[in-house]
Amino acid sequence: MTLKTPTPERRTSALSKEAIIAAAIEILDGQGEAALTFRALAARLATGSGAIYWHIADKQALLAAATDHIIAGIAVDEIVAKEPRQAIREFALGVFDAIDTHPWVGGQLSRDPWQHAVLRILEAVGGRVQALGVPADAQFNVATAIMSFILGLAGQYALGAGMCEGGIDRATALGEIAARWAQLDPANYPFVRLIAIQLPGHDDREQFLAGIDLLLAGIEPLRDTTPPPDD
Amino acid sequence: MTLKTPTPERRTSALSKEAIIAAAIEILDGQGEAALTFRALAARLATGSGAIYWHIADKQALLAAATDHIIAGIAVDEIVAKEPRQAIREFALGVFDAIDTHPWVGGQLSRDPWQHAVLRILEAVGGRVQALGVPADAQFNVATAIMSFILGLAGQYALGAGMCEGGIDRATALGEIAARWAQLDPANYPFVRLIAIQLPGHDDREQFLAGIDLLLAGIEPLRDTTPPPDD
DNA sequence: ATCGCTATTGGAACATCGTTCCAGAACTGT
DNA sequence: ACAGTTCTGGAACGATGTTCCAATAGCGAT
Repeated sequence: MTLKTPTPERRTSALSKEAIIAAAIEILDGQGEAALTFRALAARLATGSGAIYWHIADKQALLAAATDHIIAGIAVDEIVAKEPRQAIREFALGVFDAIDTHPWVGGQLSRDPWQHAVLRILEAVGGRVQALGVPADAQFNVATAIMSFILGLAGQYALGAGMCEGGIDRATALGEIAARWAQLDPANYPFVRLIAIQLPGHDDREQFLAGIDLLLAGIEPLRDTTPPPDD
Repeated sequence: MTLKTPTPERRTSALSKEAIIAAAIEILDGQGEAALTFRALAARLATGSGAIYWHIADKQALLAAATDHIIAGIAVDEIVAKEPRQAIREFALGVFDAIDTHPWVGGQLSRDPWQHAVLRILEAVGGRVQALGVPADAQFNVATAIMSFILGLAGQYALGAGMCEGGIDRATALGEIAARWAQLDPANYPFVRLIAIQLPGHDDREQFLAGIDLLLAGIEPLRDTTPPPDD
């Protein structure tokens, strides 16, 4: 916006929005969400907090930009050509794996619903929903439902993963939760006690995919199977 | 836990966990999530921060307790007797309405996945899933999928509602977002641009229920319609 | 080459937050 | 009446996001 001079860059070894975001991602991945501080970021970049604020509005914008960078890295191009249902599955798993690798992404996605990364997800899902032959007046509800599920379970999983950042592995953490659930009042929480048994052994990825398949199965009755005019 | 003395209460006009939570809910509802501060809370209760910490561990526990108080208020008893699908719909709408009245609940629900309020939701949903005749080995995935959708869309809606706390009504806010979406690159965001048109006029409650119905429709093929032994 | 001018930097300073600490008040049992 | 525990109120601490501002680096014009 302020760049109307014909000089694309004035420095080679200095600060830039990209460098800041890259450093932020390194901190987020390496030391967790709580460790991302403007002071820690400034120290890693060997500069001051003020210099960072020249390139990025505030912390929310920094997290949104970092999240968008991760989500944008999910390969969409190789997916578009495939059968829509399989494309949705693969894209959803791409989001899941991205959150598995970068747990902070899950929290951020469910924290700011109108950031750019969410639009990418909505577009990817919505395009496949269209291709599935869902009528126009149902596309909005169907696409946002799938997106909400992705963001919901992703957020859950991310926070679960964040819980065992301190060296505790996931199985142990889930075991502790299952033990706590098993001590609930049987009269009020029969179901939770029941699935507490399955909790430690379950596969998150499979659970995630099962939810997607549930939604895809729900779409079936809505589909207009008339083939599109030219394809 | 520390109450082993036979005195149920020592004061009548003073601090208690319930009073603190009630005051916290008043602040959260009246001035938004950001306004809930231990200082503001102490001022409203005419005491100091230390006195609050005697009754409540930390801010996370305070928010979890406030959230649990709201979720526990959703009438489950009148629902249990109904047809399972309708019961799930009504309970989900109960959660939606609770978040509509108390937007901060949505954010809190998707922030701490193992707080007690989440267990209440999981139990309510899971029990109905069982009653629907979903096989035991699928109950876990189905119940958590429905819960994730509820938490996902609830969080989205809550943050959307939080955006227009400053007197802006929801329709205006959605209109602004739609306008921003309409300016996206048509080549990369055809679907988002398409639904941007529907965004300002859509009904959140209907959108929410449509997602639930999608999941319920997806359950149908899984159901074992053999009636339970005695019912 | 030198001179402004703007873009950019680095770090001090500020307001605010969650939390801890502790001296004392209020209450209880003996 | 006394001792001991429970509870209160507010000062104090460390950390954070953000703002502010003097100092600097690079660029076009002279």
